[in-house]
Amino acid sequence: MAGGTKRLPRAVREQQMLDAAVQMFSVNGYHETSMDAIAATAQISKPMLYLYYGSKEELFGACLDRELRRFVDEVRDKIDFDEAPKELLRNAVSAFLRYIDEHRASWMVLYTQATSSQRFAHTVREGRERIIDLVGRLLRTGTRFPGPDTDFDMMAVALVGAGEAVASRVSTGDADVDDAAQLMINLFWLGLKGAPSDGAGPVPDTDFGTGTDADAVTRA
Amino acid sequence: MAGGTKRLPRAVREQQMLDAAVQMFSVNGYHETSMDAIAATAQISKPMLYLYYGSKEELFGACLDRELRRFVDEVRDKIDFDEAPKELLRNAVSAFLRYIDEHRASWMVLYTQATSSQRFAHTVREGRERIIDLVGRLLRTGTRFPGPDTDFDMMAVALVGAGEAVASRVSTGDADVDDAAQLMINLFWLGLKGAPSDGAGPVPDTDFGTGTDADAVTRA
Amino acid sequence: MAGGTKRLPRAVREQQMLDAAVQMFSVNGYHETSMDAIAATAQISKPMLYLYYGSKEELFGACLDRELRRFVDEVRDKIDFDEAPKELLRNAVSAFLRYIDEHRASWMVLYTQATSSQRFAHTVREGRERIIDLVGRLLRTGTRFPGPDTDFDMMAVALVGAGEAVASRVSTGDADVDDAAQLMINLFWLGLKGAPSDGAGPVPDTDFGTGTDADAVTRA
Amino acid sequence: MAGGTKRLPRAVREQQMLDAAVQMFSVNGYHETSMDAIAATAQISKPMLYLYYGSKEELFGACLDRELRRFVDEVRDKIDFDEAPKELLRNAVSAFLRYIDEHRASWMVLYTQATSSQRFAHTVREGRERIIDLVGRLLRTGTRFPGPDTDFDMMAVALVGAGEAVASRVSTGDADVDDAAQLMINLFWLGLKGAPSDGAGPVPDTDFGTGTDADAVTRA
DNA sequence: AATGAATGAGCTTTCATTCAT
DNA sequence: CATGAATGAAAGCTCATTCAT
Repeated sequence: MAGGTKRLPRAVREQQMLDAAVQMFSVNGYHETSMDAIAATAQISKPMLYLYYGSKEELFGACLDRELRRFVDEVRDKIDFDEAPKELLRNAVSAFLRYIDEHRASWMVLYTQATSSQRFAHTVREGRERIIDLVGRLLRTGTRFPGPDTDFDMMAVALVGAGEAVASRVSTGDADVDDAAQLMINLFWLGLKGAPSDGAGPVPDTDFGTGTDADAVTRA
Repeated sequence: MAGGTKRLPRAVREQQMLDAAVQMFSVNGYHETSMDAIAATAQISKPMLYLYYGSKEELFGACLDRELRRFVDEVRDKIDFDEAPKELLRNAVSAFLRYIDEHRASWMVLYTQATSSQRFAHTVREGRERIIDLVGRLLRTGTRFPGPDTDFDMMAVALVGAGEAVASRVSTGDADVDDAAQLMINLFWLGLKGAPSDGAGPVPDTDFGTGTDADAVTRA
Repeated sequence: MAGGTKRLPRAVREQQMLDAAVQMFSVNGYHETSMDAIAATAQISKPMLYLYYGSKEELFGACLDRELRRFVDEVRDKIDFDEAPKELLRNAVSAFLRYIDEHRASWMVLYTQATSSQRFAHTVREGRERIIDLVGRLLRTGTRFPGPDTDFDMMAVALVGAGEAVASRVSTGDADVDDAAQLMINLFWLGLKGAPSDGAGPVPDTDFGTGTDADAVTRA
Repeated sequence: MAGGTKRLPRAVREQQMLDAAVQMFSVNGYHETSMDAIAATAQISKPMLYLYYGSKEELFGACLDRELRRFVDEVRDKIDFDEAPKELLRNAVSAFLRYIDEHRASWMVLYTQATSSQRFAHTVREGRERIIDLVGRLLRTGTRFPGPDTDFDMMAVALVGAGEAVASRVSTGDADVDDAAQLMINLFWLGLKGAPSDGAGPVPDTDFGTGTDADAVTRA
């Protein structure tokens, strides 16, 4: 009737389905979303969903993957690794939060959903791990003379946690993107100095001005 | 059969049920846990669950309440509000992470579950909000020379986010409690200082290549 | 607390229970009424209900019996078998409909409930049968020279059906008692003449004036 | 297994289901019939029932609708509105009772069920109301010399009630269709006459001892 | 005499998933 | 390629009923 029986190229169909799936999952959550509902929203039949994605779980995984990729891509596109480190950091944080702000519905919620369902905690954890890694390397690279005790990895964990919390605030509209960005940038600086606070021990110097290998950020 | 058919007073049964429920919810998540499974674990019949808690949702809520209360109680008991701020902070953070460490199975996972269940996001958010509030006040009180624009509330959000992330690391056994505590304490001090411009103290000098724009930390 | 643990004589308790049961059954229907609800309304514990009445079914049966008895008793009390037949009929019909009118909640609804649940169709059918019998005898008695084909029993069935229908109208408040009574009385007269309408055949005379054995009405 | 696993068009399955549902509801009553039982009888799976009818209640409603429609259709088909009133009446009553007789299992019981289920009393009441209306109009039209106070509507209620009672007798096999029809026709004629005062016709003379107060029949 | 505690059994409903066309 | 038709399996919840005290 409404022209739903069109013969579309695979790629288009896939996006159509993922769009519908992302929308439904985001709005109603993983468990509360039925395959029926997704099929209806995508205006295709259920068997198609199964043909393309095999199972609800895999479908959700595909959603997660696509959204994650988009997220990473957009953030990466918004930053210029040739800029001064200061600007780079500012831009990265800004791009990150801006993305969150602009994709409230899809990303953050999907992300939250994934976190809870053991089945996807895996995926999310991996993604987060990569970011933590990246931040860790950033910290390591940015600190000129790291003290032997400085636990950059843990600091990265903390900073990413802080970032998520702030991002969540942004995604609910309870925080201004620019304010949040500024605060995160400040925190990063503090993190760079995150040596043991007991005054003793070697206090590392920090510097973003040297020839930092900025690409490390997106490698791995 | 299994010896659970005794006639127990209400209070006892309640705990028995909550124990089972917390365990199952923690291990398998909210949706993946059936009332049947909980009843079996608690060695009682399903109607009892409904008689005592009314619905699965309410049962989960009761779990959340009890665990949250226990958590708060234990942390509060471990700290002495008459101590010096430095000690107080150390003890609070330590108690917090230690509790997480000792109750890996139950608390953190339950907490994660609740966060993403829409139905309980409410409860969790409220709890977190109260902690953020508290941290915010702590920051305000503890900062010697606050900049006029310092957004203590947002900083509190970030710190609590960092704390959750670190705690999560602890709960999975991937981080040492003491290291984590130390790091969080450092972060708190840094956050407390707000402006590291006073040069003294455990906070190392920073250099981002340009002239140190230390005030940026509390602008935003 | 509220003094519910009184030690009451059996008879009182029984009425208390039946009152509650009748009320609940009437308002909510048999299936929609739970033993819990009845116990709560009666302000006694469920085991008491079972002790006194054995099962929900029996309890409902007891309700039916009591209400039926009350109904019959009151109607019988309202009529005087020594009156002239004309008055007798008028009074009987009147008493019947008046009772219905005054006990809308309890009787008619209970009666309707019973009709549907095979378990009690039995009881109701029996009760109705007795009334039909009675009406049949009344017809037979009132007709001086009954034709051989006159099916008084069937006519009684019809008249009782009409009575129920009219009573139902009264019980919902959609019909005035007196109007309804008058109409039923008229119908009875017509019924008394209910011989085959094909003009041929012996047309029976009717008479209520002779020494009618009025007591037959309530015998059997 | 039983050969019911074919892929059938919607319409066919719908009837198959309704057949099974009507049968089960009629035999066991609404509450005593489980969806499982209906599905088993229809030799399909339970989800189909829900897919097609949404809920048990709606399924019952559908049964009621179909059976009612069939009933009305068949009766209407059996009568010819151009016939003489006398014949028309005879045929209508006859068709009505004949239908009841031939569909004992399905209709009458279903009807009884519906009457007492509160949820469907509505539907039944409406249907009955329409019949009463019709009968009322019939009486009004057919009565040659209506008394001014004649309450045709109430008379219709009574006649329909009588009809239901007689029909019930027929449906249980306790009454012969033709006898029942004859009696109902007689009653109708009596009702139609309203006032038997014209002495002529199939209506026998009446004597209640006092001077015949024939007008009383239509007073009230 | 009276009850709080407990349960077996069953019901309606939903969902992910797969044939047969 | 695409889908309407169909289902196995399970989940949440309720109820009549009974012990143990």
